[in-house]
Order: sequence, then C-alpha cells, then structure tokens
Amino acid sequence: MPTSDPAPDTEPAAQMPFAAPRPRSGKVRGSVMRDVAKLAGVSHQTVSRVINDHPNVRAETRERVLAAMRSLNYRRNLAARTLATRESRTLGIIGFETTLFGPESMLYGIESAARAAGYLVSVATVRELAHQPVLEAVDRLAQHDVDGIIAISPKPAVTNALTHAPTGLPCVAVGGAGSGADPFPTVRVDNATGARLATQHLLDLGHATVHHAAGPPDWPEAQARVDGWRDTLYAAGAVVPPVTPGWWDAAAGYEQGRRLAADPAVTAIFCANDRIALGVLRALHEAGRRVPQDVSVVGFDDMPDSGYFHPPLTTMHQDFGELGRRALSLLLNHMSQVDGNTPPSHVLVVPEVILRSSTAPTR
Amino acid sequence: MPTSDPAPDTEPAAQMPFAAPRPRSGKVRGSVMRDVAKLAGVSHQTVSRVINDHPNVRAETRERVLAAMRSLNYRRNLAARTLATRESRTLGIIGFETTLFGPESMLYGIESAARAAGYLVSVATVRELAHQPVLEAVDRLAQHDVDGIIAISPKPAVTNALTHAPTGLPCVAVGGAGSGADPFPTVRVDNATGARLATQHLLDLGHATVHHAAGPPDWPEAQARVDGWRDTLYAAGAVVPPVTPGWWDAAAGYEQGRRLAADPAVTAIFCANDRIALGVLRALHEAGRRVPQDVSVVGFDDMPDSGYFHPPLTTMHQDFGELGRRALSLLLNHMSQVDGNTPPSHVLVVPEVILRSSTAPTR
DNA sequence: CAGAAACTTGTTACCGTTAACAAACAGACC
DNA sequence: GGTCTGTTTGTTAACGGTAACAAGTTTCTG
Repeated sequence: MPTSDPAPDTEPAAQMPFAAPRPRSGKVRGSVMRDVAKLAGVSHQTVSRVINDHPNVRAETRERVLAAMRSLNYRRNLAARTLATRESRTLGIIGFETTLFGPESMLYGIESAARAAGYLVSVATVRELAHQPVLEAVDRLAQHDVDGIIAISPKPAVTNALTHAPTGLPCVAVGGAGSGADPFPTVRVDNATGARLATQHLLDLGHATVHHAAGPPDWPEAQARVDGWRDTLYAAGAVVPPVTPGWWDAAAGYEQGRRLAADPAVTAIFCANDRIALGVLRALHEAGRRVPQDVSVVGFDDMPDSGYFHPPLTTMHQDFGELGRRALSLLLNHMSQVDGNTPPSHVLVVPEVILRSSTAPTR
Repeated sequence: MPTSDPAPDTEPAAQMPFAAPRPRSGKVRGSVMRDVAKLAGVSHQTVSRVINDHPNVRAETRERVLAAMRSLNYRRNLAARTLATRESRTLGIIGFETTLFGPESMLYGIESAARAAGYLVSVATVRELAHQPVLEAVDRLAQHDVDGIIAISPKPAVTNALTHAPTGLPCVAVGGAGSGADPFPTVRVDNATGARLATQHLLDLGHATVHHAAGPPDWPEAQARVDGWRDTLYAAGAVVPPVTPGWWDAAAGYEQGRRLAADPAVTAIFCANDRIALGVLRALHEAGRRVPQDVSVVGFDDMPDSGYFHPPLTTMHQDFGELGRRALSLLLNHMSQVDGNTPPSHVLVVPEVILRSSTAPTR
C-alpha cells in the first residue's frame, strides 16, 4: 500500500577514492534498519525507537515504520545490538555431558521459560564436573556474550569455579546441594527431606531398618540422600547398615542389589534414584527375593517410566521441568538487580512420595 | 615482564564538544583490542592478525602481542567479530520439547563435537513438530546469527519448514526418516533394516509370526519400523497382525501390551522402542505370560538401562551420540562449501541386534 | 647495486545497532 | 504574544572487531 513518499537519500553522493559499495564476503544480506528508514521516510533512529517501544513516537509514524518493516521482512541484527548494548539476550547453561535424567529435563524447562522471556539458551557441557573444565565452559559462554549462566546439578567444584570465574556474569545453580549460603541464587531439591520421607515410609511399614543403595559419594545430591536416610534411622533407633559407593545407573544399582540380596536381613531398600532401583530390582529378582513380599524398594526421581518397572516403583517425585523454570526466573531476577547487594534467594523444593507397588508392610 | 616501550597514543587529543570518554551502561568492561595494541606498541590491526593466525606477522611482534594479550587477560568480543564477518561460530539445534531418549543423547554428541570445532550450540525447542513452530524456531536462531542448523529427529513437517525457511542457513537433519532425496544432508538410522533384523531374529527362533507394538504413526521413524517389520513377515509368508497407533513411552506400551497379552496366539512382539517394551513387559507379566518362555520381546534403541529390565531386553542398538557427531561433521562440511551445487550427502546407520534374555526359541 | 618481489605494518572505512545530544515543533501558561 | 515546557525527530558518535588498501621494510634477483 502507498504510504508516503520516501525521503531523498541524504548521504553524500561521492565517497572516498573507491566508490562502489562492493558486497562483503558470502551470505545473503537481509534488509537493515537504514532500508526500513528510507522506505518509511524517517531516520534510522526512529526505526530503532519503534523497535524498542520508545514512548515518544507519533502513532502515525510508528505505523508507517511497522509497515515498512513488514514489507521488507526486516529482522534486527542481534550482533550489532549486542555490540552496542552489551546485552545478548542469550543465556548459558552449563551441563554435565552424560545422559542423566534430571539434568536433561531441566534443560527443557529452562529453555521454554527462556524463550518466553525472549532469551535463547546456549549450552556448554563439561566432560567432568571439575574446576578447570567449568572455567573453560564459563569462558566459552562469556566470549559469546551470554547475559547470565545457569549451572545444572553441580558438584561443589562447579559452584566454586563459578564463584571464581573472572567474568562478572550473574549465575544461578539448579540442583545439587549446597551450604545454603552460596554466593549466588540456587534452586535445590531438599534431598535430605526426600530421603527422610522415603525412609520413614519404609519404617512405617514395619521394617526393622532400611538399607540404602547409594549414588556417587562425591555428588552432594547423593550425599544428602544418605544423610537424610541415616538421620531417620538414628531418630527411629534403628540399625544403620553400611553404605557402599555407587553411581547413578542401573548397572551400579545391580551391583549394590546383589550385595543386598545376599543378605536375608535386608527387607527394605531405599535407592538413590530410579535407575539404581531398576538394577536393584533386577538383582533381587535374580536372587529369588520377591518385591514387595520379601523386600520393599523405594526409588528417587519418579522418572517417566518408573511406574512400569517390575513391580511399579514407589518413589520420590521431583518436577525437574519446574526446577528449571524456577532457576530461570531466579536468574532473570538476579540479572535485573543492578548489582544490588540483596542476598541471593534460595529455593528449596521438597519431593513427594509416589506410592506404587514396590513397597508393602512386613508380615 | 618488560617488553618494549608502548607507542604514544596517536589519537587526536581533543574531540568534539563533549570530551570525557564516559562509560556506557552497566557491566564491567574487559580490555579490548586497542588496549592490547597500545601495550604491545602496534596497531590494532596487527593484534587482529595475531589472533587470526595471519602468516605475515614477524615472530617477535607476535610474541609481544601475545604477551600483551596475556597480561591484559584479553578476550575477543565475538559480537563485534560477528558483526564484521557475519559469522558467529554458533550453531543452532532444533529439538523437540520432551524427554525422549534419542534426541537428548544426540544433543550431547553434537555439543561436544561442536566444541571441538570451535562452535557453541544454541538450542531452540519446539512444543510441537509442526510447520509454524519450526519456522519460529528457525527465525529465533537466525536472529541470533547462527551459522547453521541441525534439526533433531524431525517429522516431515520439520524438514518441510526448514526447506521453506526464508533464511539461507545451511541445515542438516539427524534422525527421522526421509525420502533419501532431501534437499539437505541427513544422518539417519536405517529403521526399516533394524526392524527387519529384529523381526527376522524372532522368526528364526521359530515363532509363526511377530506382533508389533508400534510408535506414533505420524513419526517417520515409527512408520519405517512398521514397514520393515511388515516386509519381513511378507517375505517369510507369515501372517501380518494388525497394528494400533501408539506413542513412545511405557504407558503407551502398556496399553498395547494389554491387548497383545490377551491374545494367546501372540508369542513374539517387536516393540518400536525400549520404553514401549517396558510397558509391554509389564502388561505381559500382569497377564501371567512369561517372558521369554511364553512370549519373546524385542525393543529398539538400547537405552542405557534396558539390560536391567525384567527380563533384560533384547533390542536394536543405536549410537545416538555418534549420530550427533556425524550430523555435526556433515553440517560443517556443508557450511564450508561456498554454496556449491554438490548434492547433499546422506548417511545411513544400521542398528545392530543386542541379544539378551527377553527372546527365546519356541518350544 | 638497482629493481622487483615478498614480507610487515599501519590507516581508513565499514558491519548494524543504540546512546547522547541537538533541533524543530507543538501546546500551555501568564 | 512570548516564554516555557514537553513531544517528536534527526544527527553524530560510539560499540569492537575485520577487510581493503597503502606504505614502509626487507630480501631476493640479475
């Protein structure tokens, strides 16, 4: 539709020695702000104002600019914007390079919330949750001008590295377990309480004590679950069986399960996560111990398919997507506070028991 | 360490009306190229040359510049580089917003390979694998100047949208199933062959025919598995049982399993993935059908824990991480070809049978 | 040893956007 | 009517790099 006559190009016609505006390297170029401005008969700054919703633009002018933008299919160049504003509208996620269920679910929660807030997320995974690799990941993200960082399910080494990172980027940690006095905001699952609930559930069913199939001892989450379990047993005056170090997967659970299945005194097992529980169930079955008739088993995480284990698993539910979303909101909040000295918020989410068929009263 | 005397600042001392170099908004600024140049006593262009490994820099000069960079802890600003070169060294991943095992494993494969190649990856997930959401995702990635895009496990709607995206970004697709004549490179699993191998394995064990617990019919991967299964039965002259639509999780598998368990003629089931198999196993067990004595079950994917199912699952192995790596290498290759008209490469990976305990000969 | 070729280095323009300032124009008030 | 605010718009200068060209050095030739 014809709007108004485009203003004449006000640039000086002749340039320096070399004149022709030769194209730079490769790639098709879309239209830029200047093109829109020319078509709408305004200055590029006015176009910028329209894009950024500045209040002082006449309604009629705004319409004209918007029309021009549409007709040219204009898209603002974020690199230029980033350069000018030092704000990239990109967030960095530091994750652990493996296929653990929790971290991945969080990623999606974070991403969709970030999208809603107008941010893109970039991921930097580390092969090992140690100081040096994390510093490198932060560095990589910082070079790409991320506005903030979320560290997923970190061990202390990670939060340490984050605090000491040279870049002054806002960070939040989600998952893991912490002192409660971390220098930046955290969103955490109350693993100790979760473990307490699980253990108490088993005690309430009449079991004399509860054994534990633990996760990796150097993961705070695993350690907190051990602590909660042990505390509950102490409080109940029950015997505290020994714990052996494990890992997060079914293979490790199977190893632990074989050990436990061999001991006829074992009637209840609290597993550090559902995958471990799967391995434990397998070992119990192979040993001829029936679940839940002979042994009760509780997991942790409530993975999507744990209701279809053999038998369906009683477990502690965690909403990882929700954790991710809350972490993001904390980060955005943190970012908007212009380096105020407000103390970091700490969100703690308590998991809940999901009763299924892997637990039963003792006879 | 003292190197050489810094050259005098060659800039004109007096500027226009306002003089003082007032700082812009927020955030701490690191040193920039000019600072390094001044400290090393060279021009900023020379610093640029050093960073970009240009050959024509005197060794002594290079050393001086590198020392200056180190002492200032210099980090190049990628936004500025992107603006000047139109190359961001960032790749975009389009994924499906859910917790499917395959896609996530691919993400890690891609990310680590991308890191090695000097790229950062940004993810854009879509809630639904349809035309419009995918276009939006592409748009978001394009705005952030990604250099290329990998679409994970797409349905035809995705590849279609990708082909019609207005941006001329290089794309590759990984996963899914395609015509073999897609307009861009693909890395795919040979689902049909995998299904054939699985089905043949069951036929070879003496089963009269093989039933199928299918995935979602609008996913090409699921469809290809149906096709491979059906073809094998035809070729063997076996009866082809009906197929009902499903989904990728254990709940859907359970539904299908209940139907199949009720039919005494069913002695062998090929499941579209391991999670479905888990549900099927559950349903069979509840119906009192023993696996593998009464019914043999085969899965697809070889998820990390499927060896601990009840019983350990015979399944088709896929290396998702490897798929991701190969997709990345295809993308980089594609990007380096200056819009040549070379036909797109298509990689096809054949999954292999992993024998475990869920299959047995008929008696 | 002169001239050419190759190697180094510096200068200037430009990538596309936002920030800061200035100017033009309107309405309000005395 | 003139000054005084406030709104709207334009002009110029960054932001921090790379590209293109020019110019000054060497080093190689014959």
